[in-house]
Amino acid sequence: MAEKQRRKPGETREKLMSAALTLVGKGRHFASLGIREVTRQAGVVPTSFYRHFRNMDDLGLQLVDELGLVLRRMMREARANVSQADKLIEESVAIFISHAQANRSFFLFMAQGLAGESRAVQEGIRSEMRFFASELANDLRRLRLVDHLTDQDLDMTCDLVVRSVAFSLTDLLGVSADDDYQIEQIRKRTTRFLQLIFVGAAHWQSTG
Amino acid sequence: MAEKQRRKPGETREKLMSAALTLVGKGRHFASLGIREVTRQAGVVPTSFYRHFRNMDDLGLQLVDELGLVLRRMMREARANVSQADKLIEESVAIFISHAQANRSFFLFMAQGLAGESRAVQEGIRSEMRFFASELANDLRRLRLVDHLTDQDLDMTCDLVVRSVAFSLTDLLGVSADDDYQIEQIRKRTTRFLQLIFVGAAHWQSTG
DNA sequence: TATCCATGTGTACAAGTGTTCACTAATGTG
DNA sequence: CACATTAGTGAACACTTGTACACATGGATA
Repeated sequence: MAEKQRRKPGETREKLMSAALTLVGKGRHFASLGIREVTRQAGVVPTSFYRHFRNMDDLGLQLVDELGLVLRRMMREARANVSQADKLIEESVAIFISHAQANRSFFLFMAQGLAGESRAVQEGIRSEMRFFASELANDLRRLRLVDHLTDQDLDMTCDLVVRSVAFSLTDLLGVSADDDYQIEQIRKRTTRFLQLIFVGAAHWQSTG
Repeated sequence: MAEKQRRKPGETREKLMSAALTLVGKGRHFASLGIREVTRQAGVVPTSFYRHFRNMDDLGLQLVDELGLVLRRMMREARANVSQADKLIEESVAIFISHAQANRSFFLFMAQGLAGESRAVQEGIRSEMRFFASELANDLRRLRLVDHLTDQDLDMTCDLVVRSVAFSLTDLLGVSADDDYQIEQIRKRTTRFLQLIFVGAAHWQSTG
């Protein structure tokens, strides 16, 4: 009989969450994961699951919270590293892509969750994206790059930016993690998308 | 014992496909559907499934093909109905939304498939989107609305347009089908997204 | 008319599922 | 130290799952 192993608090919880992410990273869809499957991957007995989560949706929700942390870290790095305004787009996209690579499973989970099974997870991810967009709007306002736009138009622009980047995410996650050529293509394309959007914003005239 | 019921050829096949769509329409994720579940919904014995599909992925692929038909019908209608060039965006968005409403489950399936479990389905949907974008580029070229853009820049623009619309899809499918207010908001927002993109395209200067 | 084949049905089975239960060991608290 | 709480374990349950097999039947074909 296996010895009971006491671990530091929360360790099994984390194991379960990262086990789910691992499976997602292996190409599985979160919606198709089962409790037993996740516990097996985590090297834990099925009953342990219920010590930490009520069901898979619950686990998903808690993953969304952690996703929020990942996104915030990314924003912080972007703010710290972007030097000149004219390279702002290029550098931000580069940072985004490197974070997406470093947290592949997390972003995979996010891309899946957008059209996922759990309404709550869906709403959570959407809410993270809204937050991201509003932070972006704040930054642009502060840098005084968009003085001619109304708040509403700026929000719309940032919303579109975030969506475009999120969509590029699915491109990125579709290619192998070491296919540098493809990744470079995606980086260039995403950059041009954003440039196009900002050219639009620069010439935008609010229709009230 | 139930009588064997001979139906016209392909009827069971269609029943199975629309059963899968029905389940998706009810909020399930395609990746989490099982063969037995689908056959049950279709009112057919599980073994019948194998007469028409090798597995669920196969069924998904065949759904993608039908999705192509739906999209083509939509394009045809858009081309027939868009009268003046200045209303082009508004009217196209409206047509898109009405089609998305009329084929809710289909578009739900498409949104799910983009980050789905089956690489083949994913690729299929992506390919439909590329086709859609290239048709859009052709139309804009023909209407001589974008003479200053290179082919490559036009392709990029159309790609971004299609992506933005696809993303709006997930907004649309997230709200109740009869929540007219929300739907109207989504329609307006999507329209403005596209207007912003086209303003950008109008002032775009190729960087080679 | 005789035959074949595509498509339907029922039965069966081993494997996997979510969840409950009673039990146990480590930890923090008094 | 005694004790309650937390977080681990294994066995058991009633179901569901994918898939294989043998068989039936209607329509097309020869």
